[in-house]
Amino acid sequence: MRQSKQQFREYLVRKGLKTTKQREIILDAFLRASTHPSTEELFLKIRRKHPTVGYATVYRTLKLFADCGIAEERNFGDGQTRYEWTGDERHHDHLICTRCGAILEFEDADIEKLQQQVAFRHGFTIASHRLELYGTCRRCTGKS
Amino acid sequence: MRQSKQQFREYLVRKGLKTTKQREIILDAFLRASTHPSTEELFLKIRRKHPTVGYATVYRTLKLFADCGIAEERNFGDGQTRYEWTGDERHHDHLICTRCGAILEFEDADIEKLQQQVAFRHGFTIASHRLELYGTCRRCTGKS
DNA sequence: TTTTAAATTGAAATTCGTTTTCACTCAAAC
DNA sequence: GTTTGAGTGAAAACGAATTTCAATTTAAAA
Repeated sequence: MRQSKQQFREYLVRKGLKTTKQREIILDAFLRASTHPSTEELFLKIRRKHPTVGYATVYRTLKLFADCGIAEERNFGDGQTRYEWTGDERHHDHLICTRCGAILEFEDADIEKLQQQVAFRHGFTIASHRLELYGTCRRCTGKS
Repeated sequence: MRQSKQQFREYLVRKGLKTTKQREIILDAFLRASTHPSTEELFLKIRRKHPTVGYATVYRTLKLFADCGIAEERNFGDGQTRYEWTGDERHHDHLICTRCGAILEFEDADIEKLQQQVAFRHGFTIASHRLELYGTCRRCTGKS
């Protein structure tokens, strides 16, 4: 987290951009968010404490986070772009509940091993991958 | 292809829906498309021969294709929903070469099994998944 | 510290793909 | 043929993403 803040600061300097109160507020809120917030979710969360920060600023700042590498844009098919903090360097995949929108992270070494094998069989060298499992979570499965 | 047409016909009957000229035109065009067309692309393509078919009808009909299982909605991050013919084959995943753009399809039962196990451990019921491996293909790995 | 140029901001407007509405048409069951 | 309800196209509505613009703020220069 401290690392990400530093990285963002350096990016701003490198690009000749400015440090502003809003950017600090948004960065703090983003790093504090445990989930994968969409622009709107983060905006609403921030608004509680800082009612003057506008949606457009949150939107633009999240783009900056993605540009400088401390966040990644993700699209889980609910029609909203979500931002995931990359600082936590360990790769993980996602379980997404299509009923309630819950997102769980997981990692599975065996699956990764099999992916390597598949790639090897096809002569590929894997640089990265994306695995998303869509379905219903425990709570939603119970309901009709 | 003949299979898909049959499948769509049966779906219409089962749901009490009707066979119309437009639906036949759109299905033909979709099956003839080699790419993964977006609604708009398919609409434009169809319009050349059949200027009276409306965008909304193409849109609705593609949804029907997805519902009945002969197509799948896909989102490759270009802001447009694309429809992929599922053919008569089973689900497959993708190996994508980030150097030359080549796309290989593969399926791996073991990986799918492990996915089920992961989901089970988290109380999830999987409806679908998406797995994409990004890297360099055999040919590109050789080059500098 | 004051000045100044350029970046930043919030609110509103705009864009763009998706989805729905509605009056009219058509398929197919009778 | 008549009837009934699904289907259609055009246009409107929708929602998230993006841009515009006048006013504000930053930070470097004076």
